[in-house]
Amino acid sequence: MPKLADHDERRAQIVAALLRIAASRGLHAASMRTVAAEAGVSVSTVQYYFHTKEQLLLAGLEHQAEGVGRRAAAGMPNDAAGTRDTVHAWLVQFIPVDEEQRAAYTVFAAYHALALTDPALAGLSYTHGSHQLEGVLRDLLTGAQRAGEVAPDREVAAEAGNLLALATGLADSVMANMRPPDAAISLLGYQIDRLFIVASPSRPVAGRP
Amino acid sequence: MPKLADHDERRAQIVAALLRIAASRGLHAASMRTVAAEAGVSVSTVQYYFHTKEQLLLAGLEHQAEGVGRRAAAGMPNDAAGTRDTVHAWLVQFIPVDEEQRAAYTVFAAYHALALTDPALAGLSYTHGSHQLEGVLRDLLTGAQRAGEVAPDREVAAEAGNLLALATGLADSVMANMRPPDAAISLLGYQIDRLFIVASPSRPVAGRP
DNA sequence: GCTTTGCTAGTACGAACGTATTGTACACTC
DNA sequence: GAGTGTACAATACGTTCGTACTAGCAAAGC
Repeated sequence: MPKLADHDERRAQIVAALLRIAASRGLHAASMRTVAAEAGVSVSTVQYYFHTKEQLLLAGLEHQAEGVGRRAAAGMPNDAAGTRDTVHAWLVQFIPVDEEQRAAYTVFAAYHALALTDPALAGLSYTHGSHQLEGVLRDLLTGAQRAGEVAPDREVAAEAGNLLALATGLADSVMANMRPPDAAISLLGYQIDRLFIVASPSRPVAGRP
Repeated sequence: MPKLADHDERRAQIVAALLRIAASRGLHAASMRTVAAEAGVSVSTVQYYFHTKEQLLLAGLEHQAEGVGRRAAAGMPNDAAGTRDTVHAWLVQFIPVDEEQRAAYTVFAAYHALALTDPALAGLSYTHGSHQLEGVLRDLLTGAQRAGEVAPDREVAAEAGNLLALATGLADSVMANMRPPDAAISLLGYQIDRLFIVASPSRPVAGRP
């Protein structure tokens, strides 16, 4: 009966337009009209696929969270490079170095701020993705500890949580123009070197590497 | 000639209303009308003291930044308690444990997100406060290293930057309902124990302390 | 071939937004 | 005591918001 329209594709197209606006002009600039214009459709079409604006925003957050989850699983580059470098490379993913990562951070920050006051967003468990991330890192560190790369008196659960929180905080500082991305990466490397026994005891940091 | 009105007081009153709304209902809910109603004045009064909404928002951010700066300077509780505990207590300030700190974090997060896309906010150097914070912490660690409480091969600049970023990231995780505040405080303590030589090598962490 | 149904566009409505304009009451100088 | 300028209030204007409503168009079932 229909005129054959791929619902998933249309929804993805509209959500992409929403996130594009949120990243460039801010989430507050993403109205039904601006999203429709960005997606190249009419306002009615947006209304048709997402009944209300709230549902559109929720779909945008879901899409963003899915991206994080995908990064968590597939973000393991090459285990052959040694655990220390694997951990470093994995955590560097969270430092916004290019425009794409900056855009992703911007969108997430907007949703994060909105969730603090909006009851509809607050109820959503976007914590799940972060716990998943921490689990991946913890498993990685557990393996490293068993292999003797991490001192046995280290508590891997605490180290994993702190490393992820450190990466988050460093990402914040980069986005706040507090330090350039490479400085954040150096600081991350410093901390990981402290954790891994095999690290050279002192390598230059804090300035340009 | 005037009817005697303390401009600074009136401005402070209105800014307080703005921040109260931003913390409870979100910065997007802070319109000229809602702020005026919250402050108990008319819209014209808000217009009178802050010509445009942009200037009102900027004043709100300034007030918030001043609070951080005040915290940085006066936040040194008791040096007699030992450097390790001083550092810990100072950093715990950034973990939102009570409603007041949660409110402050909420407002800051909203401004942070807004600054990422709004050119008027982005130009403002609210980085200055963070650099000040890092300087305070660095001085503290330098003293501790000279006193032999921190191993001489530690780079205090990197440690200070990482500790502050860690506290920020942990605060993020608490506000995202990823972990309770006391878990974040425990993680912070774990990291500081790793930095200070005098720390007992293993104390329980990650669960309730 | 007509009807039914999925999809898209156009438009209207009430509310809220930021801001400009106008008016008024009071404290001060002269 | 008249005049001046500050401090505030009331109101109006034009825009944009989310959403509801209506119509038209193409494909599928009979």
